[in-house]
Amino acid sequence: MSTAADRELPLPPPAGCRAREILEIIADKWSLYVVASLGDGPRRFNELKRSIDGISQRMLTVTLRGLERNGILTRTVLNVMPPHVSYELTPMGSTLVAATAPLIEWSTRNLSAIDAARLEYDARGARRTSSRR
Amino acid sequence: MSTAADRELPLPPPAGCRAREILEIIADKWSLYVVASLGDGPRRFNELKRSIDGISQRMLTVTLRGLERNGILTRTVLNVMPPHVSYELTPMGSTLVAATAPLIEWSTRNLSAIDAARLEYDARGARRTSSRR
DNA sequence: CTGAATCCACCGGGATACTG
DNA sequence: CAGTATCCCGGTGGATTCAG
Repeated sequence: MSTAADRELPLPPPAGCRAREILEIIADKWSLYVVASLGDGPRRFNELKRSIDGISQRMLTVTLRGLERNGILTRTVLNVMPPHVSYELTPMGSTLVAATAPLIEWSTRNLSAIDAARLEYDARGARRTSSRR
Repeated sequence: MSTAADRELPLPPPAGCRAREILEIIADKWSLYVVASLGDGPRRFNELKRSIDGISQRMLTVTLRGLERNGILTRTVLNVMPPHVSYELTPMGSTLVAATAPLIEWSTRNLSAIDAARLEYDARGARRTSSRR
């Protein structure tokens, strides 16, 4: 029966639980690029598309809609011919960019270390892990 | 037709944009939880499983392997019966936790604003965007 | 120019069962 | 206790086409 499992944790999803939910705002494949690109200033649809290598029209649209819905950016339609649409970070969007900065910096600073770790891990065939007795 | 010949584009992103690649380390569904949980200290497999609500054995294993491969944590096997396996953050893993802190804080600070933005967006049926002429 | 719509391939990830 | 092995479903996202 209850061996030593009295360590029940009644709050597995801690206060930071919704942090995941928020992470999902930028954890998809393209949001980070879009947000980063808008960090330089307002952009139009095709400007964004050109600035983000490999993104499809569909995914750019989907990504922009999601970010707009979450209040990260605004969409402004210029009623002219041909139509222009300008995307711009909201104040909250700007603070998000700032909040991601440490992570970006961490990544650039640890790129080589991560590559090395991967090489080593793959080299040893994942067979060998440190063991003690 | 002849789709077999078009084997290309492993990763076309620009030079400095490996940030995405790094984000993928924690952008999956569970890594953040695992890393956060280990931030409190070393944990064993089932301890982690219990502390992370809803995670399956499979996904915990997969997530741990990925983080280990990337040098974020170490896996230590205690050769005893029954077997014990301890997971612990590497120094690099600890710095990662620190780098994610601003994002976590941002999320908690903007939760309500995001909810409000979503409600408003959904309320207006996404029909109305600001337009100028 | 800026999208919406459709079709579809891929794989992340859940449930379950088995192993050392 | 700490995994591995299968099966399988749904979401993500690419390519393409149509529309305002």
